[in-house]
Amino acid sequence: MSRNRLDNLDPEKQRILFEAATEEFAKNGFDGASLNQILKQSGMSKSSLYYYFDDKADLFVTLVERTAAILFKHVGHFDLDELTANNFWSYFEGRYGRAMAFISNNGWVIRFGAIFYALRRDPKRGSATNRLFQTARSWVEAIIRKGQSLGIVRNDLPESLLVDSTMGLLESLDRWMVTHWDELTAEERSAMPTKHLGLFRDLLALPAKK
Amino acid sequence: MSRNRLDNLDPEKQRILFEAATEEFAKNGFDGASLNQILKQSGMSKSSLYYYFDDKADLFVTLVERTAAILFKHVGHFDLDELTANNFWSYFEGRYGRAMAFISNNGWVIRFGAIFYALRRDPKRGSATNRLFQTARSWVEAIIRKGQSLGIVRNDLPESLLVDSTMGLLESLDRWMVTHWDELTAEERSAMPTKHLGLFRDLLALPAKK
DNA sequence: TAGCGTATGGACCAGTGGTCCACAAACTGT
DNA sequence: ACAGTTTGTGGACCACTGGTCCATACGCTA
Repeated sequence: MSRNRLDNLDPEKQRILFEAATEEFAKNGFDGASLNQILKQSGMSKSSLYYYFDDKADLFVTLVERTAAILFKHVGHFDLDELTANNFWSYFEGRYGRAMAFISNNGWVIRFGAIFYALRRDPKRGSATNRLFQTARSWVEAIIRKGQSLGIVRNDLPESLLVDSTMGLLESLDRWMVTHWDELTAEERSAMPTKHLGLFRDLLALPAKK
Repeated sequence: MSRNRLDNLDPEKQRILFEAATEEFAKNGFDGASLNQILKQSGMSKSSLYYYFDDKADLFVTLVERTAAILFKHVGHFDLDELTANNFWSYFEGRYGRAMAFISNNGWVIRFGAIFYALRRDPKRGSATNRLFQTARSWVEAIIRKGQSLGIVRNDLPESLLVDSTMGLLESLDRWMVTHWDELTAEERSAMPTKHLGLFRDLLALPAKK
């Protein structure tokens, strides 16, 4: 519903609204963000906003989707068919490096990720995040399956646990990176994709025989 | 301030208040929980509550502290001096198993953990969580340092990254466990401490030479 | 009995997300 | 050119939120 309506909204007005909303959400988190403040800042009226969006959560998720689209454009799309046993880890290392470069210049991206996860855990409003979360998760799942079929990802744990742990580690690393970015030297920064991928490898690779 | 006051509050009234608060926070998360609802449920008046607590966050953190104390009683305290290169992993496996048993019977414990982390990330009210978080984090830190000095925990990454990743993994595993508990067979359950500890080991142990 | 800290009820506050309705502007078919 | 419908907007209004304030009551010591 709101999709078609939003497409008809003057792009300039969209820009102004999204800019104000991004700032407010990034600064105050989901619950902390004030719709009234966003409205005041963007000059839009409340009835208009509720004409284009179902509710506050819908506005935020739409924002996240746009952000994700931008990120993907910078990083490049995944193609599972390109993966082989030889390039598996290095393939992601390349993507990881590019994502890292983008994120480091746009700290609010991670902030959005954190808010998104927090919102997701909210029993009442988490449903708004399902659409996007399922796409993200199904990618990780597909990648892990592909890795397993190539014989380089472990197979001894429930798949859902493996996927969840992977996403948990990903979130921690992202957050750590943004928090400590300023303290890092140029060498440390360029070494990070390799090091971080190493951690995923430790977690996902076939367990060593004991 | 509120500490001394709270100690003087009739234990029965405390119990009633904490029970109502626990239920409300567990059901609705931090922002979703309604103080007014807690007050109505517990029969306490607002001015009383604000006499014993600084604010909503203070109430919640106090609740978490009590929960943590109970959990620790069931799990047993850590003693770093007991750790050796030989018992390092199995020591935690034992603790982990006991914590798991307790948590599985008290799902809201994990829920509280999640809320706690979410609250912590809130730029405005995160400060309330500092006291407790610092104690928890310093334990993980001390354990990792001990492991490093025993020569069985990796030393090739920034310590803060190692600690953060460990806590991220811990959170994921906990949440996964609570979510999937019902689907698990008895054997799977009893195998979990070993398997989960294996994941920590993969993450923290010395990286294999390449 | 006076004075004091502890404790509580309840009115009150600005701000919240969300609803509702009247109305305007733009498009439609006749 | 007119009537009718759809798309869009301003603003009053709602129940509820976390938090403040003050009058008052109880138990204590002097």
